[in-house]
Formats: sequence, C-alpha cells, structure tokens
Amino acid sequence: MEQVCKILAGNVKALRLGCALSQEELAFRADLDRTYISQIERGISNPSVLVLVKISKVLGTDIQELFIKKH
Amino acid sequence: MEQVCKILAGNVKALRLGCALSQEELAFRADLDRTYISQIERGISNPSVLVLVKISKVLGTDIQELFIKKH
DNA sequence: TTGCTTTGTAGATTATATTCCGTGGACTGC
DNA sequence: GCAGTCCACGGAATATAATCTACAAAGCAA
Repeated sequence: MEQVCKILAGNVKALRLGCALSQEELAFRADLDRTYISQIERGISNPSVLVLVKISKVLGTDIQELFIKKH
Repeated sequence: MEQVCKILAGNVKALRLGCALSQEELAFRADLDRTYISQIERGISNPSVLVLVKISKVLGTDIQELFIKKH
C-alpha cells in the first residue's frame, strides 16, 4: 500500500502485543471489526484518523506514536 | 466531528498559510480536490492516512506534525 | 491425535471518504 | 462600477473505507 501503512502496521501490532491483547480483543475495545484490525496490521488498509484515534486510545498511547518509525 | 479533526484543521491551515499557498494550490500539488481541502480545514472531514501524507509532503513536514495541538 | 485460540484471507454488503459540479459571499485592485 | 482571487458551502456521483460472514491454516496445550 505505502510506507506509512507498513509503519502503522508494525506499531499497532507491537503495541497490541505489548498490551497482551488479541486482535479480537483490540477490535472489541476499539469498536472495530476484527478482520479490519488484521488488515491494518498487515499494512493493506488505509485507515481514517478516527479509526487510529480509537486504536491508540485502547493501546494507551496517542495517534502520533503510531507513525514513529522504529529504528 | 471530533477533537482530532479540529486540531488537524488548524494545523493544515496554519502550515498552508505559512507556505503562502491557496487551498486550490495545495489541492493541486497534493492531487486532491479543492473543496476537500476546505472540508479538512473546517474540521468536518475524517481524512485517511494517505491523504494526510500527501498534504504533509506538500507542506514540507511529516504527518505527526499535523496532530500536535498548539497550546 | 484432539480441541481451543488466534490470525489470514476472500467475497459481498454497507457506510462514508473523496470527487465533481455549481453558487454565492468577502475581499482586493483597477 | 467591474473583474479576479479566495474560500464557505450544498448536492449528487464515484471511490473506497469499514463491516459482516465464513472458512482455512497455524500455534499451543492436553
């Protein structure tokens, strides 16, 4: 899709695992679909700002953190 | 719409004016619609990540900057 | 082996982002 | 006055984000 989506993918997955959550649990708490979380973590979707806000809230961080490229 | 969209709105507008660009010129360079730039700057749209990447590139910054709340 | 949980993935549907058309208002300079 | 630029705003059309359903595969434990 694009570089940004790959970065998002890695960060969401890493943060989710850091919280010891399954994709399904994250989806439930963020009021999103499980398969959509899977798409985001694979970098094949182009989510909207509001979706990222929902996810970042559940993961205990802010939306900017999701865009930071790790090393 | 939501708090984050208002922050986006203000930052896009401020950065655009800082570059001395019209909405139309920003839209052209970012390959977006003029009226959509207007919507974003009014905080009434929920743009996708790829749209924000396009805009931030034209404005000479990165996507994270667009989410920083100015005091 | 079996059973359970988690995730990938595809297709069809719904919701909404994004575009495209237009109009009108505020402002500036001539 | 007029012409030109810039922007707010609406409605309709199109593109795509986001959901829902279902099935398969991988991992892990008993």
